[in-house]
Amino acid sequence: MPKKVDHQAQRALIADALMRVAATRGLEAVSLRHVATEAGVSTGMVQHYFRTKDQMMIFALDMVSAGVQARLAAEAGDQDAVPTPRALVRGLLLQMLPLDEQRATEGKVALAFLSYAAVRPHVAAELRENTAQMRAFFADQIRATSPAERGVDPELAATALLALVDGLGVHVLGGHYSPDAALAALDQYLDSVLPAEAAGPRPRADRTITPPAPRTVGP
Amino acid sequence: MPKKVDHQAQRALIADALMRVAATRGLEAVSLRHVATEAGVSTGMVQHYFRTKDQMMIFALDMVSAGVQARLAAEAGDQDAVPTPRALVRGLLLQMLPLDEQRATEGKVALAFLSYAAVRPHVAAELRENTAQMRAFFADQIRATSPAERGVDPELAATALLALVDGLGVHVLGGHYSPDAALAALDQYLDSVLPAEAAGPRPRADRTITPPAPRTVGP
DNA sequence: TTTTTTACAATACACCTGCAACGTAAAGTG
DNA sequence: CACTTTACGTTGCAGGTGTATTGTAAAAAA
Repeated sequence: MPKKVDHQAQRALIADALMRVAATRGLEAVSLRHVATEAGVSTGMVQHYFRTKDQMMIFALDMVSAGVQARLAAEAGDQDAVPTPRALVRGLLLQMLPLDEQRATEGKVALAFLSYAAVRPHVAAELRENTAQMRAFFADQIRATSPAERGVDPELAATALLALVDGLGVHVLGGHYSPDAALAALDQYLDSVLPAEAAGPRPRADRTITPPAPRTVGP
Repeated sequence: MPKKVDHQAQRALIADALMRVAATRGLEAVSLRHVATEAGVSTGMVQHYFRTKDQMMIFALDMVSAGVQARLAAEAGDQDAVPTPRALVRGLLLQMLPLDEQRATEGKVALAFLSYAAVRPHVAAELRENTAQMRAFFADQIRATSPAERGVDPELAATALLALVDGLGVHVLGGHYSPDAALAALDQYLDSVLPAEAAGPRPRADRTITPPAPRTVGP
């Protein structure tokens, strides 16, 4: 077996270029040639690593969600001060908002893929498990603070929380309001579900998130 | 001036076809020929009414937002029982969720346009006024029920509300959960911002929404 | 009736698309 | 040293794309 190259790295290189194209010119501008040019390689090489355009798209999609999950895991593991669940949740949510240039790019790509998946069921299936896992985690954290005190269902609250963050992100990307406004709205909402400092810190086992390994496509 | 035809009607015919294509095969499948075929007309006719593809897209975008606004206005004017602001808000929000086939279609198109606008600033501007107006309206309604009792800022609450609905809609479209689950999450959230039946009905003047007239493109 | 203006239809064009086929250079294995 | 397998680069092709151009029928205006 000759010329040992890191397939995953090459694919990541291409997928990175794809994301750059998608973020700046939209998903519809993503073509083999544009991506190849952006990556500084030949279209033949792109074809070598992705038999079809759809495979390339799906790989890129996996990469962005893996990236987000990795950031979330880092954020969750970083806070050794073991703050309140609310602070933890807030920290995680902040990672999902387009508060800086990089995350805005990611957000645009994610948004593009969202509508891409809306008419491609098998692509949509890819995204589902991610959100499901995340929702379970957030539900746990919510359970930690407000132990069924009021009539709040943690599952529903987590669902709303994720939807809210996604919605805020979309609106910020659309320029409807500033990231600060989104943050303020989020904080006010958090006040109602995770009341200020109701409960103390929780055992560490409760707040680990394991990012899934990026999917391997080929050999 | 010969052959008097209703330009706006013809354009609507084409835009309808565009939305059907976009909803079933995605925005990237929207081409002059596909749209023309779907509408049962020639590509020449499409070109006659839209000098460029972008004009066609923007017109269609305007049509969906006008449609939504019309439905909202109908919903707002329909309830002559003058229920609580909460019921009114809930009724309006329901119109924005993809709870039936038609609204799911609209939602897919809207989602597609969202990512379309994310990389086209002048298109994004189109969408901004809509949400701004809507946010002001919802803020008013929120003010009506909870008159600054707790530390809830009506503006922020309205922002969150719209973001939440959009996020829920996106997730439902992505098949992440059922419309019922989205509705349950929404209701629980409403409990926290618009407490059950705090205030009575409000004067009618407070709840009128005037849908903007669909934009005229050409002569 | 003649003329002009509109509403379309048909076609042509240059460009882009995904993908397949072919070529070749290099690195590992025997 | 062969020899085979991999990793590309190049080219070509059939089809789709937006748009410009041209043609034509019909209806209003003169």
